[in-house]
Amino acid sequence: MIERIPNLLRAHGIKPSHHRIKVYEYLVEKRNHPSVDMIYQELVQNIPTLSKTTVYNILNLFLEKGLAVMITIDENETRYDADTSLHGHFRCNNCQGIYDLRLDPAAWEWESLDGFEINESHLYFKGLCPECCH
Amino acid sequence: MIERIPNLLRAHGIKPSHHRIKVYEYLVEKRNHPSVDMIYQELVQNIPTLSKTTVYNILNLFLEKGLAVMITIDENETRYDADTSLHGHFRCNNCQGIYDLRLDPAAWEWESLDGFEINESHLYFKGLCPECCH
DNA sequence: TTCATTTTTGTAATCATTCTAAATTTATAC
DNA sequence: GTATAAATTTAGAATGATTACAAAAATGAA
Repeated sequence: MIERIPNLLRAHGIKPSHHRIKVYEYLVEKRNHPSVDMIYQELVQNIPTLSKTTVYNILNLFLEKGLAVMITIDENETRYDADTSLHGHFRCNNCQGIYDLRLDPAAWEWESLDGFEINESHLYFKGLCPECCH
Repeated sequence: MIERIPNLLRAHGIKPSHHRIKVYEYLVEKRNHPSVDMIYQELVQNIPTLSKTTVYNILNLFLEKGLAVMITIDENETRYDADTSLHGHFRCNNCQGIYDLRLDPAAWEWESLDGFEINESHLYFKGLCPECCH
């Protein structure tokens, strides 16, 4: 699993440095739609010299190379997701958790988009998750 | 039209001050999903003493009272929309224009959301608009 | 090793948004 | 109408996420 990450990065035109591998590893293992700070706080424990700028640089590189997508469901901080497949998100306003929503691909086909060339699709819901509905 | 805005504000529990009326008027007349700065730059021409903080205050009040919704389709700035009905948005990465997408209400019914209580729904697409596809 | 390139780092700069307290305006009571 | 209280607006400072930048460190090739 982990030994495949360097090849995956290379396949996307990214030289697999130690930091880049660790950031990608975080994304795929946690699957928690983290902010830059969440990634930084975790990785800095094992890489004491890590700079937050590096995390920004790496994530921007991932976005550019199509290895991750940006999620703007939180108004303050950008979140990131290594799952680049077409899916939606739900954020609970109580526990702040972010859930993946697997939706029928047919649901993403909108007739009113004729003539538009779509590069990104974002579907977000906010409210209360089942646990927080009590 | 315009003389109805005070009543609409009152109906949402908002005292219709001059500034609030002007901000709401901007939203419904332009329908351009503006940022705070866009609203400010326009209104300050007729209200020279206008403060940008006031525009922020008024928009946050509108959000709270359900008179407008927040659109996070732009990564840098929050956009606002006085159309609070269920609809999607498209942002052209070339001309930066934001389009409304009227979608079949049935398309918003997602079976995988059982148990979730939805308060907000956001659907965004990014890419090239028909004009910018050449 | 040496040199060139890439990656990482720390700090400063930027910029949207919020905080705060004072000033102004509006509404109310007398 | 004046005085007082409450609501609104204002200006400037503070916050906080993100980017810019230039130096330092690491990597790779000859």
